[in-house]
Amino acid sequence: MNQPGDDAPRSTETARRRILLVDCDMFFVQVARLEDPEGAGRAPLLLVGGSASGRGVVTSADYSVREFGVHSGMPVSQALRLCPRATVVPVPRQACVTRSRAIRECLEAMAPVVQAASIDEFYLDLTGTERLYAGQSLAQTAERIQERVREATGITVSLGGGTVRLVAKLAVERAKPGGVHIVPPGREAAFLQEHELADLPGVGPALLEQLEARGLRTVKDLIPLQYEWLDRWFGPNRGRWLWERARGIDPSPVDPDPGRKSISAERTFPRDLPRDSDGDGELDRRLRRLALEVGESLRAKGLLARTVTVKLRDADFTTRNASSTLSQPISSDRAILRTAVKLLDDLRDRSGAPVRLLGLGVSSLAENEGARQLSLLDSEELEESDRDRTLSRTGDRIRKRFGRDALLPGGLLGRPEDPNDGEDNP
DNA sequence: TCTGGGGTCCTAGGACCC
DNA sequence: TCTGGGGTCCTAGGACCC
Repeated sequence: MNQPGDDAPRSTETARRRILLVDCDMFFVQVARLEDPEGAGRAPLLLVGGSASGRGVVTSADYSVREFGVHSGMPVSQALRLCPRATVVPVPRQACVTRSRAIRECLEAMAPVVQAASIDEFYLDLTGTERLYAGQSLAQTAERIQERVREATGITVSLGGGTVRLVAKLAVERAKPGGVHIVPPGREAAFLQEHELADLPGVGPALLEQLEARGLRTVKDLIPLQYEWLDRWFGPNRGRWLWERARGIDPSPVDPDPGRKSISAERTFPRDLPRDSDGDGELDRRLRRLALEVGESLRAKGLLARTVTVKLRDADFTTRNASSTLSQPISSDRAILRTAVKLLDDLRDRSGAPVRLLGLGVSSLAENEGARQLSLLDSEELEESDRDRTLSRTGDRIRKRFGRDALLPGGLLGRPEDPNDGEDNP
């Protein structure tokens, strides 16, 4: 008996959907070449990655470089040992954002529902467009979209398709590079059973180890198991998730606007900061810069945040977070920084090791409704004042007009009487 | 020349309230 | 005076993805 009980997942009869996943082939490499046709464009062994710290990893590598064993996430230093003749260029971040937007706009002209799953992946829900694409199979529609994206943006994409997102995601791996792969309705379960569990998105090294400890390596291995066993071994949520995925069940909709949950910025230093007063002063300056970045991004999106998180990574790579949730939402640099300084102090107290990375994030986001609700608290208890907000908005405008460095963190953020860019000042 | 930076989601435990 | 759940919010940490 392999039927789930009352609490178990059901393979509900859903309307037959037509989902495509548009995945840009080695997106960062393509963009780097388009942006610099004479340089990166002519380098056969191109590797995109690294960082200002000189401690970067590979973001994307040309297929010719991958043949040397290079893959994304690998330290650039290691990649260059494997492939010494590779040309390394930094990620053209702004160009990638611009191209990604152009691709999205192109797709939105062809599909009613488009979700950007990442900078280089887009889910399309074409359900209900049968009449629009009259007489075309999903594969033919996919090819048309592929052609259109290339014409409009210069970017080569691969497409996977099926009745659910999970199937489209697995199918696009078969389509790469530059192809189309559609799994027809009714073939989902059989298609899934051609895969290993490690192929499923969401199954990483940790879960894989647990699965293998139970003798489970392929999707096929999972099918004969009763739901109750998965529940017992992996817990109800993960058990249900595995049970469904193995059968190609994926109820998640293509959501054109999932809404942002957090905004963050972090930096790895070229050299670990020692924990003397010098290093700590530098840490404070870095925190100010991060507060500016995060604050500016928050305000540009018209959002407010209630939770502030500071992240510290020691030289030995151990990473600790501290977060604090305020009673009222904030958006000013000063309020963000004030909270972050306290959190950083907490984290600093807990370790004397040199610091490798500092990060700052905000979450518990809400739309800024414009007119702020008048608080019943007196101004002493407000998390930020109207003046704080005005100062931040002014700073945004000045930086927009005169450039990023027009207002260094010591300016509006620093205390006026502080001549020294806030050395060790709270 | 070990290990970036931007995210999302889940879990577990404690506080607190009803 | 003693005692029990359920729900929600918060914090810390970890897994995972591109």
